[in-house]
Amino acid sequence: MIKDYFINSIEKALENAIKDGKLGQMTEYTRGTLVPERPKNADFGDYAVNVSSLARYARIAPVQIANALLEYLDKAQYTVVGGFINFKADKKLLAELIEEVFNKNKDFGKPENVKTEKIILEYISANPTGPFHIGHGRWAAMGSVLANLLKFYGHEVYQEFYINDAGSQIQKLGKSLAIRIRQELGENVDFPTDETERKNFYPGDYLIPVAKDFISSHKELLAEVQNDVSKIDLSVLCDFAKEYEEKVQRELLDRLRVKFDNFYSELTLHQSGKVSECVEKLKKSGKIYEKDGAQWFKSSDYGDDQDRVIKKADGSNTYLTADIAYHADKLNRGFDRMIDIWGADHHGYVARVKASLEALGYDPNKLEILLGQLVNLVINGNEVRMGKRKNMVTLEDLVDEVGVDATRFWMSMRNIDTTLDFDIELAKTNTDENPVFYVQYAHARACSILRHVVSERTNIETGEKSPAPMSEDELNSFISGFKASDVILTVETARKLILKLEEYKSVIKNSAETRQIYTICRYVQELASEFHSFYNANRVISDDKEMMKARVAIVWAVKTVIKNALENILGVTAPEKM
RNA sequence: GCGUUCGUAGCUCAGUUGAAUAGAGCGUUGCCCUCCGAAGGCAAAGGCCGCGGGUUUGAAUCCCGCCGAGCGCACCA
Repeated sequence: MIKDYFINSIEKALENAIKDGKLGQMTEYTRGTLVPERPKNADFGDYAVNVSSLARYARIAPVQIANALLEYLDKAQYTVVGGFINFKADKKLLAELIEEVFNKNKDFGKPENVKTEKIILEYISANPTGPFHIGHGRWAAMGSVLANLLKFYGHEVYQEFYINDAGSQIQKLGKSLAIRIRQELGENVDFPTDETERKNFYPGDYLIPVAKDFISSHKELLAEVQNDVSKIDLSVLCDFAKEYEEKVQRELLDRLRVKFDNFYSELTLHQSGKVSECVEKLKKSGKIYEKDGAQWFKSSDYGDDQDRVIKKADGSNTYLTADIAYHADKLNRGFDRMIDIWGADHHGYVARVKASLEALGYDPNKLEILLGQLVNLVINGNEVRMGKRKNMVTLEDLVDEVGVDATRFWMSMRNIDTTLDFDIELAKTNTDENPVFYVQYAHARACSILRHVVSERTNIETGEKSPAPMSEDELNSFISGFKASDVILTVETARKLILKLEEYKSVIKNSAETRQIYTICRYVQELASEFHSFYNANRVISDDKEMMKARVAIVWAVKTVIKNALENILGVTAPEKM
């Protein structure tokens, strides 16, 4: 609103100046070329625009352009320094922003007039062969925050988890469970010690409770085979372990407030015939050839660096084949756009999946893959590499230690392109360093002030009681019927705070369009910081009722925006007391 | 070797399509509670923006080369 007012004024001035021939050789201007920015130094003003980029068209110096434009602007609000035109909003504009926050409330910051799409967002998509590790936590947090953000933006978002429940790893799981069951039954067996053989098993402890559960729920079957586990059909063990692990995973997702619309089983994809259909379709496209007994997809024709096997010599499909069918199926379900969150260790797959979509006649640009760098665990100052099955620290352990709020916030607060160092000791012992507490504290503080406004006062020295500065009814009707003209804003710190509130709108828009959710985390920290400054500089409750009302309005607006960002976007609680 | 993501303050990281004195948090040092939550605020110190070229009126940002780190490079998933 303030920003819009500013840029509109500038652009109008620009058009009039061109018409009057005051801008040298410049004959036209396309709206949107000049981008308003927040000056680094607040002394310059609230917003600024740099006109240097027009110099090449006007063929006159940036300073002259700026001064020419100033003739068309309100000199009380605009100043020129070098090639910059600086703007300082008047109090009316600031108060109007507060009014906007109250009017829109939960919808404050929702972009208007934007193109929206029907999006399928796929993330985590782990094997159901064990508990989530810390790395999965990053995709869980990022995915669910991104889903919240895109929905708020206006998109229709469908969240899906692709279960890799087909293929050899499920066999490995079943065989590993067999060993654990035999151990529980008293047999002296163990996993192979040879490293290459050991890779065919999941030797983690987590299958022990699964084995116990299996024994107590399959007494009859075990009696039938006289406790000879080798006589039990492997598929029984595979299914049992798989279902158990899926359940464990989903319970943790619930706890993390990660809500999928659907869990899509790879196995059903095979069973439905969609995978073989896809292979046939690719064959018809003429991009399949045979070599060494296997079927190859000529993905190099579409920019991949080499061709890929689509059907192995033994007749089975590769993982890629199913993934191609899965992505084709997503588009067949009518989505405009597919967004996948993948770990950077899968980046080699981007080209081949896009190639396959193109070969099948789909638009590969509908697939947007967000590659996330991995998570390093830092224990006692030492980095522990998160190899696939070694040094596994489970996500559940982490959540137990630091809580859901901190997990979600920490996993979301870094650019997806940077490796996330998760210092577990620091997260455990020193909660002060958690930015999430800083933000939550600001919210609790705002709530506390608002409680005091409607509470009876007691003089500490005399013990004398005085009525609440405002009654609850008075406060509620003040907020719900708020008019910008009701308040007089006088304080400079309030200016910065209100401008920060306005920034929420552009942060939401940019964050959603670039899929960079960490900017929301940064923003909410900055807003909290501005609020803490404001709090220290200004007493809200005072005998000057007009001033108090103005400040109460600001506190209420800040509380609203922090709560919206935390609860509706980041999925982090906004406590009223801590 | 090829591909890819990085390299900015002691540490962890921001830095929009190039533009005003390169920013924040943590840590360090010094201040600020008779009064709405000090889990806070204010201030200071701390930088060849990995290195070297190039483009530009102007480069942390764009281009090239080099150095260093992570992740890939299966008829595994």
